[in-house]
Amino acid sequence: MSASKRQQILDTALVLFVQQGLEGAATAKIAREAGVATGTLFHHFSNKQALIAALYLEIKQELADRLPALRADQPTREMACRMWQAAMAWALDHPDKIRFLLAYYQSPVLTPATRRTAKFDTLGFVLELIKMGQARGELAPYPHELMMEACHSLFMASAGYFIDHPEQAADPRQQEGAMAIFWNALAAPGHRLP
Amino acid sequence: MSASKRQQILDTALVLFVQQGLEGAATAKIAREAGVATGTLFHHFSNKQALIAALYLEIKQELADRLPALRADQPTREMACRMWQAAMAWALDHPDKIRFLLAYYQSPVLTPATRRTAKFDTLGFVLELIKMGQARGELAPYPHELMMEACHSLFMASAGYFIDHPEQAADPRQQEGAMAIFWNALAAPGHRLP
Amino acid sequence: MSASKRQQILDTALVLFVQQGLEGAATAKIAREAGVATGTLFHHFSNKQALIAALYLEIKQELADRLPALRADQPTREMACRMWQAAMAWALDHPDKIRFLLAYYQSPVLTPATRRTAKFDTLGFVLELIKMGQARGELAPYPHELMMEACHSLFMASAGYFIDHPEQAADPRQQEGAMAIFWNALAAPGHRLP
Amino acid sequence: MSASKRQQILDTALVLFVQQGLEGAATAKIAREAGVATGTLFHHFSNKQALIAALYLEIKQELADRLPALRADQPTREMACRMWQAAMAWALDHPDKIRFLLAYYQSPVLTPATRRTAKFDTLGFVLELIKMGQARGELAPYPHELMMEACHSLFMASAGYFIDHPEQAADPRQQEGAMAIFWNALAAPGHRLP
DNA sequence: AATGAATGAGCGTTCATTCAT
DNA sequence: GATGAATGAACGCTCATTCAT
Repeated sequence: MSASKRQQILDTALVLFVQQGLEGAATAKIAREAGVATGTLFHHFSNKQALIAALYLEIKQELADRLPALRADQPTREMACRMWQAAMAWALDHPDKIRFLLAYYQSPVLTPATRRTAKFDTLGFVLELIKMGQARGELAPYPHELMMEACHSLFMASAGYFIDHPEQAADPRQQEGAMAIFWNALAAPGHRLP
Repeated sequence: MSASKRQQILDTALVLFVQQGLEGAATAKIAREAGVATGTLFHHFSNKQALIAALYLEIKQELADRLPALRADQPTREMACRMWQAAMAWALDHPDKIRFLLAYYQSPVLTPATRRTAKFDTLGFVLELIKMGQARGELAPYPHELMMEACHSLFMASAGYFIDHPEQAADPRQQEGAMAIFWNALAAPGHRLP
Repeated sequence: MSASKRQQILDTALVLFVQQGLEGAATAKIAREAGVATGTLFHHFSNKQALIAALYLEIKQELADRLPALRADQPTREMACRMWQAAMAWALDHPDKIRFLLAYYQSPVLTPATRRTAKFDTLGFVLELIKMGQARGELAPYPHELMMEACHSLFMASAGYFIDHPEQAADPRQQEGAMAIFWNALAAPGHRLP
Repeated sequence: MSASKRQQILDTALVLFVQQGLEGAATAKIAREAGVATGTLFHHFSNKQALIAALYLEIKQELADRLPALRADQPTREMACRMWQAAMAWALDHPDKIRFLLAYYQSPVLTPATRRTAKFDTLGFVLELIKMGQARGELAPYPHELMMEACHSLFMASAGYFIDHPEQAADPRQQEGAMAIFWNALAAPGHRLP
């Protein structure tokens, strides 16, 4: 029951944060909507910031858990594309989680520490993929951080676009287009899509 | 004097919003820091949301004003690159403005109307450029909105990256890398950078 | 009007603090009872502690202002007695103020700085009187701080006793008794009352 | 074990009340610090007020237990002085208990009933001593309550002074001074210290 | 007896906004 | 236009207390 109350709070917070903003969603409102007492929220999260950070990390972790594992025996392009597809499928299944990430990735309420955890602890294998692809000459030789930012921003932008335009999201040619943009942005010459 | 007070308020609001968040920066604090009375802020902006929207549009307009005009007699790649360079130079000169856009582009406090104005009224020529490039076969034939999202997100991500890593921003090869990622993401086969 | 609102708040706070305790008297209750808005209280006092400290110092200052000035040409006993009588007369006129001092003199919410200000800035001349009396051999030669504590505590205890027993307060023999206890506690042998 | 948990709670409560005030010390904090569960505190004390009252009475009783018994065959002065010395020795050994009494003796959270119990049940023999001393003509003939208040307040003030100035507490002349102030305050003429 | 998650009224405080000057 | 004292609803959070285990 207690674990479930914690989860009810996280689920409700996600919806309200996306609908009404971080400050628009009062802790009392979240608790009421989640069917728990105000105090219960603060029993599980020491303050509102901690709730936001926990939600952010939970989402990032959930996404990371859905991605296929790195395999050294496959071409980078194939792995990147399978990852993109898995991530996009998850995104379309969880539009609010994407909206949350989009809206608050840059918010000053998220501490640098939280962002760092998300980037390196839960999504660190993206960095591994980039390094491997560059070592093999399949990815362009730009700095890792720049590559990761491009990767992250293209994915989030595409996911946001598809979520806001569900009719396009169902069109395989658009999905292929988004993935092509992503791959061509990062690929080395000779490895790009036609 | 009155025009200058309005501007003082906008300048101070920018700094405080970036440092402390939209709700962390109270109107009274902004007014005090700007050296005007609380009431004066509400003479110039009918409420806090209006101040935020005005700031957002002012920044977008300022960026648009710094970009070179579209010219039908030049290759798309050349124009896109000059635009990228001009935009990036402005971004590095105005880091707080970029941080503001990054942090609040997706915030629920910005109304869709404000976002639309920014996209089509002040940066509408980006859409023109994309259409022209596609008509000429120099850009890949993906949907306009998707192209614009990719364009916007890559620029903002790169600008954010360079602002957070000033030592990299000074390196011309990194600048070229960021631009190559951007161009290759959108270019048609046969027009990509080597 | 503004000065008067501040004073209304102090006056109401005194009554409520004495009746219901420092924490029993909510700021909202004080404001409502004082006929001002909640925010107004915080416009005049930056927080509840500051209100308490201001009230404490105001009372101490008011008492100090009612006491006769030191005069080097009078015997210590005469001056001490006139001071005692003036202070006691004020105390009986302002029972709530005495109750406030009695109840919160030792409270952890009062900072040492506030206590120090009260002791030395507003009632510093008591120390002068003690030093003078000792120099003349009319007061016992104990450490100043100990003398001041005895003086303070006997006055407060007597005032509290008379306030709680108004019928005794009107009896001049009891008043003389209290003063005799006070004077004999501090006087040097040969200067005591018979 | 149960008796010991009750005592652990009382011991911890004393420290926290003195450090952080009656309301600053939450029951949950007291319980945690005492190494027991929240609920356990409420098994032993029906509510927070009862805990405070129990602590107050326990301290008063402990002090009373340390004082020498009344003896009709000794001069009042000798008995008063031995009592003062025993009480002061206990006070210096238990500074927090004295601080607790000092801080909350007048607090509205203590009910008059609790105060009365402390005064007459546990320290009733002070009243006996005063009556005896007056009957013998060794104490001044002022009302009993006034005498008790003076006695109580001088002791508490002196104890507080010595606790805050440990270096003075070790000086026998200062100790004698404090006791002389006390005795001379109450003694009849002819029985005072030189 | 002992536990600690859960409760929800109530707290101190903030802040966008108004309006008399 | 400019001011800043005043407002009061709303906020994040606390905490004495309960109760199922």
